[in-house]
Order: sequence, then structure tokens, then C-alpha cells
Amino acid sequence: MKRTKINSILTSDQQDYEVVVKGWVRSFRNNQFIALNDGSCMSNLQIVIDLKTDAAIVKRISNGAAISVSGNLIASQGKGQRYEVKASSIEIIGDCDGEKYPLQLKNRPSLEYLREIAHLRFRTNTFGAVFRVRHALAFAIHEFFNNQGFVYLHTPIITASDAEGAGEMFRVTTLPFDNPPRLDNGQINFEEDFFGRSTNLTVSGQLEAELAATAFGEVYTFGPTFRAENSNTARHLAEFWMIEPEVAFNNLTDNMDLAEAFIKYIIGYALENCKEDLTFLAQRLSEEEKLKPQNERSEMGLIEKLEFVVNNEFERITYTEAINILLQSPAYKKKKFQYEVSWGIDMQSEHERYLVEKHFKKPVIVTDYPKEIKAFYMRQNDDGKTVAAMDILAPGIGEIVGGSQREERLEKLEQRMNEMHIPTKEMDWYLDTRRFGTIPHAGFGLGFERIVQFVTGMGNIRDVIPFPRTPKNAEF
RNA sequence: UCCUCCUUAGCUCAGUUGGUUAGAGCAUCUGACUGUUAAUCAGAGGGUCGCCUGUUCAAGUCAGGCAAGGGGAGCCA
Repeated sequence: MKRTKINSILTSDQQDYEVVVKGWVRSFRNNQFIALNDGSCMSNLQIVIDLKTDAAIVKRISNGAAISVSGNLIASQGKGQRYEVKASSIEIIGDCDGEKYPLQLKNRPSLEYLREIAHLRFRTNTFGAVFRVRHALAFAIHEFFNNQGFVYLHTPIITASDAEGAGEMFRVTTLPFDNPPRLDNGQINFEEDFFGRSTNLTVSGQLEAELAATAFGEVYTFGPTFRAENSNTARHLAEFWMIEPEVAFNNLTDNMDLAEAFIKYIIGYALENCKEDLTFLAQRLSEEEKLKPQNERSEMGLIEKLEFVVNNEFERITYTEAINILLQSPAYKKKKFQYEVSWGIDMQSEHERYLVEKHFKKPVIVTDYPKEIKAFYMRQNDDGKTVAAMDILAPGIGEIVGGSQREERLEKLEQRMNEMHIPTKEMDWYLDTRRFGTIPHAGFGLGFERIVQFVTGMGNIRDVIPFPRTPKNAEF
């Protein structure tokens, strides 16, 4: 008989039928009741064992053990659940030695401890919920773009392009690092390397996405991205997943519309399809919030916050307006900002948080930044000072999206690249798009783990990716 | 990378002014239990006090160094 997944049993109205269920024991009470979890949902299925069950089997029903149960699914005789399985036979598939098993759910192990046993943390309610939501968001992303006719583009993970300047890169090489081949001048001879040149792990698929957008019209990437920055924060990973749509003929407003609709769609999808997990995560978050001082607690619960984002327009302001708001703010006048505020600064976390969490209390899209603090490919505005950039700032986690309309005018682009000392020769393939049928186009990048953080309410980005890669840590 | 806090049993944490054999709850193990819901009850085992060096008659406790982790900042997505 084929096994039935626990979520389909619990969401169905059928009862009084034979089932086979397989999963892992979460608890075993009164020598009689097993809480069985198979990962298909947060809830456990209660198994009631026959009192005549072999004592040797009963002894092996320990926390973490994998078992198979056949029996009748009936309305529960107890109060805590709707259904239960009256077991007719129990098979131990995999024993779990209690003395050695490090996961003790009743002790409420800390997130930090669970991170050390990341191979087992999927078995907890919290991480089960987080990674089911992560999956749902990934699925929703593909669904959103597919519905709109985007082509999913796989950009290279190994690249030779080092001109984008998005961050420090991990080098990819097969040369022996203790004795690499050298040129007469002592420099390493990368012509002898695997690719015949120096290569790195990608920091962004954007430039390649732009190439494809000039043929397909709308494309998106969704893949791993690598930054060798020594960032030790709850918002940064050395290996993370990024979504980068790129759309031909879009201007900055179209770009903002797309980003806003996209974020609302995937959050809406999670609200619709992950109710049980989000309810649990909301509960978890509110318990965590209770430990904080009153003035640091958020005003909204997790689900309330997500619904608010889905149902309200994002605030759209220019960088210049943002600076003016900061200059006129009570926080500025009371000298509460640690960093100075003036037109031309790259806004600090404290400034972004003020705009999002204190002033507007909703996601904010800031546009038209000074060109000096933005990348070379962003389209220059007519004022000669700003570029058609946009960042989306979200409450609690800051910058979640960075995007722009791209500079499609060859001369302007080359001029800007020269000013920023970016070698135009190596980027010839990129400039070709501006030579042959150039078009206005726009796109953005969204850090996947940041949106997973936002939706699940998890405070540390290391807890929303299965096996986090961070400085000094590549365990598992 | 900078600032700051922390590190004691499998987990979460107490540990007074430096002073005898380092404690609790939970987990684990043994036993009991025919309706449990973080089951309950009885009993038992479990410690290189992060690592190194120093001060002292005496260090979990004081000082210095190192490491790991948390929080904040920078860089960013």
C-alpha cells in the first residue's frame, strides 16, 4: 500500500479508511501516543498504538526514530486533534539512539545552537516552517514571471567579467596555489589556467540578463551569487540566491511597477499557501518580541505586516525628497543620527530605517540617486547629477531591491565607464547591445534570502538558507 | 574589518567577597502508567567551568592573549 502524506490526511474530510504513514517520531507519550511528522506540514499526526504491540518494538519508538505505521484513520477520541491513526502494525525503519541524538525539542534549543546542527534543524517546527515557506516563495517567483511571459535565463556561475564592481569576488582556478606558473615579471600566468584567463564566481547575472533581454524582451535570472566580502551581519551571506529580472522597453516607472507587483505577488502567494507555517512563525516572533523593551517592539504582527504590504501602495520618493525629509525630521534636529545628512551622501542604515520605520511605516521606493554613489550602467538623468536608480527599502531588513533603468546610449555609457575607470575593451560584448538595435530597458536585483527573512520574520539570514556560507564558516 | 557582550552537564541557564566534593530545570537512561497533548510519577548516570599564559597558599570567579558565538556598525542584496 502506498503511503499517504500527513498534510493530505489532515486537510481531507475523509475518515474511517486504511492508511500507511511514514515519518519521524516527534514525541511518544504514555507508552501509547506517537506524534508523527513527515515534513509535509507543521502538524503531527497522532498514532495510537495497540496495547498488545511487542514490547521490543515499543522500546524502539524514540524521539527521532523513523517508523512506518499502517492502521485505520479515525476521528480522534482525544481533544487535541481531529484525526488519529489506530495502528494495526508498526515497523521501525530507522532507530534513533536517544543518548546520542542531539536534537531535544522540549528544551527549546536556541537558533544559534541549531545552526551548529544545521543537518538536523529541518526537523524542528521553526525550520520546517521556514524552509517550506522558502520553497513556496521560490515557486511563486517562477509562477509570477512565467505568467507574464518572462524567459528564465541561466546565467553563468563562473565568469571572467570583473568589471561590474558589485563586490569582492571568489577566484576560480585549477592552478596549483603553492607554485603557480608565472610570467617573466613575476605575475601569475593565467593563460595556463583552466579557462586560459582569470575567472571568478559570479557576483551578479545582470549584465548577461541584459544581453538576453535585447532578444526576448523580458527575462529573469534566479540563481546563486557569491560575494567574498568580510561581512559579519545578520543580513549578509557569502553565497546567496538572487532574482534579477530585465525588461526591454521599460523605464524607471515600469521597473518600479514590476518590482512592486512582484513583491506583492510572492508575499500574497505565501499568505495564501503557507497559512499554518506563517501562523506558527508569527506566534514565534511575537514571543520573541515580548522579550524586547517596549519601544523596540514592532507595532504589527507578522501576518498583519505581510497583509499590509500586499494591500498598500509602496511610498515612492526621490532621493532628493528623502534627504529633505531627513533634514526636517525631529530625529535630525535632536541630533539623533550618528552620520551626517546632506545631499550627495550614501544613506546609512539609520537613515533608511528612519524613512521606512518611523516616517512612512511602509515599504519605500527611493529613486534618482546621485550618480557618484551608483553603478556605471545606470541611466543618467537630464539634470546631469542623478541616475534613474531605485532601491526598495523594507521595514526591519532595509534594502531588499536595487535596480535601475540602464544607460542605453552608447556614448553616455562609454563616457561614464571611462570616468569610473572601467575597461571598455573587455566589456565589448556588453557594449554591442548598445550598438545593434539599442533599446531603453530596466531591471532590478532582489536578494532571495532577504525576502525570505521578511516573510518568515527570522532575524538572522543564516536561518533562512539551509547551509549558510559566511566568513570563517563553510560547514556541511 | 571596527565596537560591544557572552562562553559552566546533551540543551537552557544560576554560581555571592577568590576558599571544602560546581548547582537547577529540561533532555537521556531504568522502572511505572489503557486517552496523552512540551504527558505525568519514582529513581539513576552525566562536568577538561571555551583554549593558553599569568597573579595567588588557593582561580569557574582576578589580569593578559587567542578562538568561537550573539548584538550593533561598515560594505551590500
